[in-house]
Amino acid sequence: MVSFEDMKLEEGSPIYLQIIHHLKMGIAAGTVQDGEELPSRRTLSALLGVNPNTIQKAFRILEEEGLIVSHVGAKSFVSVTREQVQRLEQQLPDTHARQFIKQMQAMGLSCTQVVGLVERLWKEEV
Amino acid sequence: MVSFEDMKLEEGSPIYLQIIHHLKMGIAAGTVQDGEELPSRRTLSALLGVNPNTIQKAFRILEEEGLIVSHVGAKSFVSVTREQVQRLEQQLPDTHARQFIKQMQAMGLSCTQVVGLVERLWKEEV
Amino acid sequence: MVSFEDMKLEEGSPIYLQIIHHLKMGIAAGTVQDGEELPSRRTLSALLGVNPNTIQKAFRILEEEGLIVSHVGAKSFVSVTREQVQRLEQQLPDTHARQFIKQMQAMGLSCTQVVGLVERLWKEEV
Amino acid sequence: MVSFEDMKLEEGSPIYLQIIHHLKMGIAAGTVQDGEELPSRRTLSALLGVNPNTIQKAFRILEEEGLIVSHVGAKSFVSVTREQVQRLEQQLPDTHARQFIKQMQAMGLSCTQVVGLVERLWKEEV
DNA sequence: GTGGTCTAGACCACC
DNA sequence: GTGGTCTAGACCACG
Repeated sequence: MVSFEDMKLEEGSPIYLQIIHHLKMGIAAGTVQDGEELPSRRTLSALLGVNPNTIQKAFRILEEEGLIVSHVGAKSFVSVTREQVQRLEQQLPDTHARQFIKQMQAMGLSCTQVVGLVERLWKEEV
Repeated sequence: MVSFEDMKLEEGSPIYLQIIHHLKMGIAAGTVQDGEELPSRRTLSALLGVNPNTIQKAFRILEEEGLIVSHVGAKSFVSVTREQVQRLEQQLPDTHARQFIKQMQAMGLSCTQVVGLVERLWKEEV
Repeated sequence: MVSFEDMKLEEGSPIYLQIIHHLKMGIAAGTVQDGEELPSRRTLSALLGVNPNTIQKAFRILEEEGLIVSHVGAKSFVSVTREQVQRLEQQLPDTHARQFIKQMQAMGLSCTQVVGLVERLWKEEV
Repeated sequence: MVSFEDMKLEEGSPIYLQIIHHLKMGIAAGTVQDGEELPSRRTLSALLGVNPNTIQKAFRILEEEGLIVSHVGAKSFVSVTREQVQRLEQQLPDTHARQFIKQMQAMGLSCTQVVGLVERLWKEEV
């Protein structure tokens, strides 16, 4: 069963995106495996304290992206091929890194400065 | 006069936030100095091709944050203390870096992996 | 539900400020409680006969001041701590009174004269 | 010569209105007499550090209200009849008091409460 | 349904 | 000329 218990809702980005993101992260990190069962919409809605429609929206998008399968009246499951996993493993960090690099460059920082910054802050963020 | 000519509007985030971000970046990068004059609402709206009210919104928020000053009937100016500049210089990259590190950690990457990733992608993002 | 039905729009000061003032007064007077629901932007705009954006502006400022909370897709609510209520209860009359006293002193009136004036005019302003 | 040296510009109300108000207050308080000379626009503009046009606007309105006289190339003088003085002495406090009372009533305060408040704060505002 | 953003354009007060 | 307010209405993201 995919766990959402360690997920903390943050404000600033849409809840349904956070849910999607959380699952993708889990897949990329290998903590979520193909075929694993997802909590029901109702259960998850109660756990996170959000509107069931929000869960529904996240699940719908995940299904459209082909990362989960769900049928009416039945449970939902993670359904990813090896290629999808690999793509997430690579694409996800890549996308974030590119965006991050852009921001750093806009503020006039050099590559070495940024690397130093990352290494310095890495320990604090455990 | 603060320049907005090299600013390209992107879609995905509100225009007024992009304008705010652009100025903060400039201050953090040192290309925008305290006391510098800002283009008028009308001028900037024409330059960027957006509605004057959108500029107005960005400027209002910047004034509420104490980074610019504006009075009716008079021009607007950048108004930042040394502390504000230092805070932006440090806080802006810091905040982004921390957020970035969190994401990388959530995907199970190590510090060295991330540093390698950043160094590899840095050259592509010129 | 916070009531705005007894609110009469006056001219001379911006509408959005009047709305803000009205709510603060209500909180200070105790007729508006923490957690109370606010009318929606559309509802209130129809009730007062002003543009929804004007309501929006008032609500945005109130949220920035931490007196109400609002999330997209959800209703807005009053959200004040005891300290905020106490501050409003005391600060609001205090600020107005100090300003009033300054004016009276600038015109050379004595305290007893002013008290007499207030007592005389109080009955007329029902 | 009418003194404007003890006048402190406040933000929140238009400068030209503050200038007008300052003179009216002086007349009502008796510190400004009929026939007294006014500082030149240029002098006053330098003293207060505001745009000469702003002074000009204040003086024009005061002249339209018949409280001062000024001719091109000549000095300006206060010019008030006894009736005008009496009207100011009475009307000015009255108007302010009425407005003040309205605000206090909107916050649910009683007459005695307000009188107490005024008496308490009066000493602090020296 | 909700609130948030944006456009188009008017009017005002102010300097 | 400047910035500030307001209207009218569209569109979007969110729950």
